[in-house]
Amino acid sequence: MSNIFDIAKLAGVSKTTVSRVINNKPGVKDETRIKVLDAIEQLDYTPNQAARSLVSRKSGVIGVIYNVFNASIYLNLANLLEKYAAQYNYNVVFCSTNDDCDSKLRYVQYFTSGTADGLILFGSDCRDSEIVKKIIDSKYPLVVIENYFKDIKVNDIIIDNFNGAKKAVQYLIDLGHTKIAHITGNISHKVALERLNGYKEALKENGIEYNEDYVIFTDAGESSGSEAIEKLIFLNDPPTAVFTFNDMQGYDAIQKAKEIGVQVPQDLSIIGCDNIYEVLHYISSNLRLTSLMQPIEKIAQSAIELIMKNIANNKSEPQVLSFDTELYYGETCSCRESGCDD
Amino acid sequence: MSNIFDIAKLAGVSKTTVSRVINNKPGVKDETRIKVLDAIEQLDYTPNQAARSLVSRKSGVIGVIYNVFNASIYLNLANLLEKYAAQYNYNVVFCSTNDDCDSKLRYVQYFTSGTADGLILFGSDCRDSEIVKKIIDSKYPLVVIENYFKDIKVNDIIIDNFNGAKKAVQYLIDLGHTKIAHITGNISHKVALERLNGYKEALKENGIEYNEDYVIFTDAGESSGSEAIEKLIFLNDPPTAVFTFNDMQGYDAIQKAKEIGVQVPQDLSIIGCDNIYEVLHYISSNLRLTSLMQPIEKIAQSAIELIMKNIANNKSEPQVLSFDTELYYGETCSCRESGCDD
DNA sequence: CTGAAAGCGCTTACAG
DNA sequence: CTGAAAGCGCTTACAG
Repeated sequence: MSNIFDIAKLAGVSKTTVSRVINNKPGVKDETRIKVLDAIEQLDYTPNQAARSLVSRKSGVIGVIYNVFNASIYLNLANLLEKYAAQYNYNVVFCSTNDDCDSKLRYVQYFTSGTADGLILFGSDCRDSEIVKKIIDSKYPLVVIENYFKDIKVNDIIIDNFNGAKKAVQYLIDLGHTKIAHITGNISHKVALERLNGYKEALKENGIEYNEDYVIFTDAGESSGSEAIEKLIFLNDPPTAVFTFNDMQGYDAIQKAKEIGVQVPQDLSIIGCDNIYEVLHYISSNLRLTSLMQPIEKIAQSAIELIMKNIANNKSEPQVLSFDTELYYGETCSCRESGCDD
Repeated sequence: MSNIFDIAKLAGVSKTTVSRVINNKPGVKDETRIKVLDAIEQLDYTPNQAARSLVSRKSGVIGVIYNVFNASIYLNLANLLEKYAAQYNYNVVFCSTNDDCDSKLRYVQYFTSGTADGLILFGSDCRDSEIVKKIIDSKYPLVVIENYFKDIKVNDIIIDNFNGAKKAVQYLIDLGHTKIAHITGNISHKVALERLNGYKEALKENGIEYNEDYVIFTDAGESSGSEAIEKLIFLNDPPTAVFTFNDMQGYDAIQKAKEIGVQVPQDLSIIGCDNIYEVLHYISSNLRLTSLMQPIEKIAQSAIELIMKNIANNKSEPQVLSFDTELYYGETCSCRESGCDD
């Protein structure tokens, strides 16, 4: 590998001048610039990133830590983060901790010690609070997406699951439904609890009484959707609509309902969460689920904006950005009223 | 951020000694080591990675370039690469080029210029050949997984799709099927062509005549599976078994067949490719597809082994490793012979 | 418009 | 067992 000195020698100039050319700095005669560029081309020279970072104290990189890479809405987010960071001429590199705390610490140290100018954290859980506190104390630029600890002041991007759930249930109510069920996720997790609360709130605002038979608590596990829908369908007074914690449950519910002889959306309306369809494009359902969508584009854009702001000025106050979910209108909801035109 | 000098001062030793402690080198008195470790803890010191890389010419990092992150079998591979690299005390960082050639070049330069000790490339296509040639010329450690250019000598990990397809079709033949169809992928891609050729070879070896009605050429697009299965089912002499290019087509085919009134596996056996089920865990099918699986664990393990070997000795000859696929026995194949016990 | 010098934070011979 | 010195490959004032 050639270095800046080789280029300087070949071009007959000083290292300083080569550096100016590399960094597109003004104040170099065109003729000189061309000589340098020729030399760079000839030796196929790329500046050593470690040396640059060391002296300039900037890496041009944002590090992103995932607990694990899996097929979820946050996978697409990765591509979007790269896209938006590119607009700032920043590279984005990702890592997976394989759900291991020691690995997380390793990667945090790796990124914060000169390799990246800022860090975006995903899927942080309670075990991470020590690590996160340390990063914050060191004034290192940090953005957390959907964090799970409320006691730490940190740049945070959150999704308004409460109002999202409310909106979904309101939509069902507007369609004329009053017997609306909810299949929950693991309510020890914030997300699941907020969706449950949003569901309750929508009922309350519309004067519909909360019916505990209509709320099936699950851990959002593999067959939670089909098991829950079965319970609901065989109630004496079954619901006409169901809001599920996630799309998997929604799709499972459609299939199970069909097997039992209940047609979606004619007999039963279903709304899911996450609008996973386009992420997977492997779903073999002939009905596209109506679903609450995360505003992934906005999240990616604002995460990058926020981290760039903190890189520019690491004394800026922690900010919490909340984003609304939107309803994707699929084919799994139908109207209960006569006057309802769809 | 404190540096090695701060630690030296606080511990009352030289930078050299601090460096020895950081790097777990022998020849430091226990007492001294403890003083240094105390100082490190006290100042919450992490060695600057850029400086270390610069002088040691090692980063302890493997870079991995994806064209794009999406839900495929290669997503799990990412987690596995991290797992196996950790055994060598190496970090792995990933990036997405968003299918953009300029971005790919940017990340290649980023990784090769001191940030990573070796590079693993995915989903390389013909447009990349220039970039790949340059990396090879520079003797930089490189491993390509499933490369698409045959004219370049490079460390390459490939999957034996030809023999895999042969094995899948042989399995159907062993079950007593003779009227076996194939739904292809885009055969301008190597993978699809090899699977088609494997299909043909299995028929040939078993003396079954190739029937062109039984081969439906598709681009593996969204509804290619259901469209193809429809054509096959309505043939005058429809097949009793189908081998599809991928699992999406397989699952689509199951569903479409069911709609038409053809039961899988009783009336029709189906084998897919990639065994995507566990990657997605969102598939709402009550039948688990029998499918050809990529040996992802082995690929990850050998990719890391190969890159580590090249990092240790970058003059080693390029190696091509080919891995066999294995058949996952799902629930979508049935027997045609009377004497066949399943 | 150009260059000599200092220095970023480490590691690595070398000397003791 | 420990430390002083050189140097990795750059950038950044500073001087001209």
